[in-house]
Amino acid sequence: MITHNEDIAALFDQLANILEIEDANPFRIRAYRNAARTIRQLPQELSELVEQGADLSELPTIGKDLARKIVEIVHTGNLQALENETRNVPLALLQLTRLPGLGPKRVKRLFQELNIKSEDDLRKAAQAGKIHILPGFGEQTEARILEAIAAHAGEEHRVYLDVAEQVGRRLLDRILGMPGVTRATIAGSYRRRRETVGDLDILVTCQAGSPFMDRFTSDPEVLEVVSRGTTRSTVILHSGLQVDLRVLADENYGSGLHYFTGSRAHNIAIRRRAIRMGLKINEYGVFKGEKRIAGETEEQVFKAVGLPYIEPELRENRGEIEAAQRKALPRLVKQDQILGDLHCHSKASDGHNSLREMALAAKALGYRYLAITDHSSRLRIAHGLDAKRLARQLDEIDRLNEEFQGFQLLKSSEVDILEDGSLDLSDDILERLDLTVCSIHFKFDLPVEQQTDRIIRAMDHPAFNILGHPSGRLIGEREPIRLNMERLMTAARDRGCFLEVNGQPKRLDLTDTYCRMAKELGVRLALGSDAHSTEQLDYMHFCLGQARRGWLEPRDVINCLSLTDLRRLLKRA
DNA sequence: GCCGTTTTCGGCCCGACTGTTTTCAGTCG
Repeated sequence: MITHNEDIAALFDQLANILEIEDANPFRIRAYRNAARTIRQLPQELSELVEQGADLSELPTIGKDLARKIVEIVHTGNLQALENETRNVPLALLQLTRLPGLGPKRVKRLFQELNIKSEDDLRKAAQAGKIHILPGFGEQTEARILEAIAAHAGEEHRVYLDVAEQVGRRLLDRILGMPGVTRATIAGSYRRRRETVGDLDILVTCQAGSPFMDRFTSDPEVLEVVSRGTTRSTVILHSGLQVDLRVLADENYGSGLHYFTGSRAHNIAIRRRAIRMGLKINEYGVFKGEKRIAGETEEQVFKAVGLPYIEPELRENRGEIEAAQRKALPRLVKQDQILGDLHCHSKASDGHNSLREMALAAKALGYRYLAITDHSSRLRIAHGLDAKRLARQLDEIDRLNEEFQGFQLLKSSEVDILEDGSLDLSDDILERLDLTVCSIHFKFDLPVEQQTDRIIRAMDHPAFNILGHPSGRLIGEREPIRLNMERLMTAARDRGCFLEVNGQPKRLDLTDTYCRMAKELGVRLALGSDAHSTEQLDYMHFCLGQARRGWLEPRDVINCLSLTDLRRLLKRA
């Protein structure tokens, strides 16, 4: 059996959670959590590193002990230390700490005093009125527990970026319209462009003494107020999205934004750096003793700890602070450097707009080119085009291109990669195309090396340019296909092929960590909205976010090239 | 349990809100 990084990280998280219930040294607990986070962000599999005999303690947050434990997990599939702990604390208890208001201390008390081990036990005890008589609990806590269980409040609930953006922008508009408000920004993982959003963190600055919090918590968009203070509130919107709102004075905007943007790991690292320099950082500013030396802007905060500005997408404590220190931060690719979109559909296959409508919309966005990549015929469900229909589309593109000034439609196709690695179009029609996006839409479950071989065989075809949505995952719906990504990327680089970063909010494929791996391996990437309508051309900014999280610069992205340079690159020598 | 521009030992980010309490522990972000 193969042990994946996620399995190892999950075991460390479980151990951390159990140790927390057992009231162990909080810093030891943090060490396990830090390690789990490191492991989840690794692009390569630890099982491979173990096989190669690599020294795992060279990884950040992994010391001698954790390196040994990782080897143990890879070899046995188990972690003895975790098994030892579960003799005292049943694993099921961990589920209970997910309920709001129930942390390790209270869960432990419930277990010891009432032998409560599951959500079911907890519900029965609460209904029987046994909870509120325990020390540290009360009537309200008991009622809240029942509510939380009924509302399935402990379940993970993350939303796609497009949904978060829609809900967030609408709410932001309302907040900006409230009296006394000077500024409002969505911070948190949304600002860092993480691939999904668990809640919206909104920072508001307003004039002193304004009754903003009353206005906000009584807004019709708000379904429920979870907590409410003078500077901080948590609410649930009708859409089900949780909003954490923080109010500060205008002069605290920079330090507040930095604090509220996170990530937590980045903030901790920055604050530790500040301590070493004899400073203290909180949301109100950077302090030297009693004296406040920065806080109005984020630039000031970074400068106070001797660093240049770090873009939000980089703030994950994945080396950005060290890079900033060395003045080696990437100059991240920006929207206005994207000269065209390399993946979209028209109504010839499963899109909603005509070629002309797609072209005009792309031109209006300032693009120089747009590749029309309707499906090939293997994908029947999407009305894929056979050679005959595609040939007619290519003729139409020729006619349309004569109308445009400074803009071109590129002749293309999203070609299915068949099970044996051949392409779903004949060579004579492939030769007429400017480029191809080649994708897998079936046989997702092949073994890892077989799936990798399939794609590399496809890349051997001289018409292969871009591997579309490489992992095929659908966030929350379908797992990624199993690939040897390092071998695949190396093969792509050696053949002059590219990998896509797909902008559909459910795909975001490649992920940020694989973008970064591609950059390190020297493979260039193609950003594609995969738009199925003119409006969805805007999805470009979603894949741009992942690209930026993956440290990509304009030179790493082929659609930053002029049309002439791009055409040259697409002709594989 | 990790880590080192003070350190191989002694630190480890920081503050707000709630509920149950009479001064704070627990939880959360």
